[in-house]
Amino acid sequence: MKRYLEERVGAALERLGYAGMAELAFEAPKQEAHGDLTTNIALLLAKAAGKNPRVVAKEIVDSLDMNPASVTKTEVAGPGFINFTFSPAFFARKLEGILREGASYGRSTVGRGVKAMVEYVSANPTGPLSVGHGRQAAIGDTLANVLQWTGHEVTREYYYNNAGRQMRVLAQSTYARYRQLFDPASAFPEDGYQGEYIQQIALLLKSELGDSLVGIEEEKALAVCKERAEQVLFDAIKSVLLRMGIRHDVFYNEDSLYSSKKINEVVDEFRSKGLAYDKDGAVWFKATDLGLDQDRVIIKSTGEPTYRLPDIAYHREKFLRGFELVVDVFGADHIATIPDVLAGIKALGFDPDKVKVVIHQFVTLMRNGEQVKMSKRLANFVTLDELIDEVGSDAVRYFFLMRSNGTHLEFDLSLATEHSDKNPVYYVQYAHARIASMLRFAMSEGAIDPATDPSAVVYDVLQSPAEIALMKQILQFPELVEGTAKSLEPHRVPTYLHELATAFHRFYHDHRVVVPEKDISTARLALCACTKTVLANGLAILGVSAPDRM
RNA sequence: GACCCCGUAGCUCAGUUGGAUAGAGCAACAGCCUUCUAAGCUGUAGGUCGCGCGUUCGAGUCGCGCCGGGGUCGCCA
Repeated sequence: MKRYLEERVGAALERLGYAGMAELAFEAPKQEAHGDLTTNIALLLAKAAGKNPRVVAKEIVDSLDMNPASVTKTEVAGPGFINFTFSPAFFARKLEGILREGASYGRSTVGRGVKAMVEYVSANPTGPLSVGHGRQAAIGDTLANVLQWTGHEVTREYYYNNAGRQMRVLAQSTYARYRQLFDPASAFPEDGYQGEYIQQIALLLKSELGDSLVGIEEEKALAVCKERAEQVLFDAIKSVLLRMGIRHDVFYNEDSLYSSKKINEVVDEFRSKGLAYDKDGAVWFKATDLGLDQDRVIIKSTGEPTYRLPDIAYHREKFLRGFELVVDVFGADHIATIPDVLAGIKALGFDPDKVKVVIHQFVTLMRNGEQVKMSKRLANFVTLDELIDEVGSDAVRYFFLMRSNGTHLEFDLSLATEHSDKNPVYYVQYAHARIASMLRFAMSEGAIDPATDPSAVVYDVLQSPAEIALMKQILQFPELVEGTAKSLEPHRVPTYLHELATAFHRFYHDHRVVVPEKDISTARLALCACTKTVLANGLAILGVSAPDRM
C-alpha cells in the first residue's frame, strides 16, 4: 500500500522538480474521513518552494497518475495534507497472498543474515525467580521471537555467576538452616537469605546426607551446600522458564571469563590504551576519558574484580562471537551499569550502538486493592512459579507484555485470578477460538474452504465498512512486526491484537459468514481464515497459545 | 545533591517517532441472543495530556525550568 504510493508520488515529485527536497512519508490518519494513507510532503516542501502548502499539494495531486481501480480518491485537505483512499478491492485482493502464506504471514527478511543475541533473565541461582524476572523473561523471549520473524539469526542467552559473594551468602544461609535442623539454637547469618526455600534445601541435604555435614570443616560443608543449592535452584529456574515456554540457547557462566583469561585481556588492553591506572591499591577504568562523569574501579584492592569488569569482558565476547545486534534486557535496578559497559566496549574498539539495552520498570503486585510489598531477603515475596499457578502462563505472558517497557506494571492478582471476561488475553484468544469454531461449522455445512484454491475466491464482494476495517487491520500486521523488531517494544503486539480482535468481533456481529450465496460465503470465510492466521501469528510472537475452543 | 524512568478519563494504560476533532479496557448508566461461541456487540457519560515558558505552519510528542511519584548513584551484582 505504502510502496504503491511512494512510487506514484515520488514520480510526481520528480516531474515537479521537488525530488529530494524533503522526506516523503505516509502514515495512516487517525480519522477515517481522512482516507487510508496521508502524506505531509506538501507542508514540508512549502517553505523551500516559497509557496502556500495547499498550492504545492494541488500541484502534486494534479501531476499524479493513479489507477482509479486501486485509489478511489485523492484529495488535498486541511493545511495541505494529501489524503488517499483505496478501493475495497485493493485490500480484498491482498487476502489471497495471506491465505497462501499462512503461518509465515508477517515474516520478513529485513534482518536476514544478521546475527542477533538477546540476553534476558540472567538471574544468579540464589533463589526462585521473582515476578520481576517474569516480566523480563516475557519481554526478552518475545523480542527474540520478533527478531526471528524479521529474519535475524537469534541466540537466546542467560548470563549468570555462580562464584560470587551472592553464592557465598547462599551457601552460608543453607548451611545455617541445615545446622538448625540439628540444633535449633544455632545462628543464622545477619545478611542471609530468609526465604523458606532455603530450609527446604536444608531438609533435602539432611535427607541425602544425614548429619554428615555437622562436624566437618566449615569450608567443605559450605562447598557441598553451595553446589547442591545451586543445582536445586537452577533446576527450579529452568523449570519455571519452561512453564512460560522459554528455553535459552546458551547459559553463559561469568566464571569462564576468568578461567579463559578474558578478564585479563580486557585489563591489559585498557592499560595499553592508557585507560586504566592504579590508585589506592585498586585498578581504575578511566571512564572520564570516554565522557562519563567519574572513573570506576574495575579491580578492588583485594585483587577481586568488580562486577563491571566481567560485564565489559562479557560484552566484548558478544562482539568477538560475531553478534551484530546485541539486545540486553535489564530491570531498572541495573540501569547504572550500562554507561560503564558501553564506554568499555567503545574503548575496546567496538560499536556501542550495536548494543540495544531494553530497560523495563518494576512490577507491582496488587491483591485486593492493596500493594504486595516484595523483598527477596524477607520471606514475603510472590514467586513467578506461584504467579503462574494462580493465573496461568498465557495470562502471565500477556499481562507482562501489555505495558510499554518504561512503564511500571501493575499486576492485579485479584483481577487476573478471576478468570473472568475482564482478562484481556481472553478477548484475543476468544476471537481466535470463535473463528475456529465457525470454520468447523462452515465445513460441516459443506462450505468451500477458501484455502484449497485461494485464486478462485471472489474477494471483491467484501465491501462493507466492517469488512474493510477488518481487512485494513490484517494488512497492517507485517508492518507491526517490523516496527516491533525495530523499536524493541513488545507491547505493540498486544495493543495491535486487541484492535484486530475488536475489528473481527464487530465484523462477526454485523455479518453472517455461512450464507447461501457461495461467493459471499467463501470470501467471508477467506477473511475469517486470514484473521485467524494473524491472531495465531501474533499470539505466537507473544508466546501465548491460540486455542481452537474456549 | 547528580543522573534515569514516569505523570494522558474515576482506575489501569495506548498514542504509529512533530500532524487534522487525544483513544482503548475496566468501573458507571442504557440497550442487543428462536439463527455460525453473549468470554461478544451498540450507545451515553467521563479530559486544563502535572504546571509554565520556548522552538514552528502545527506540540500529548521536541528544548529549558519548576511540581509530584518511582529508581540508581559502592573497592555490592
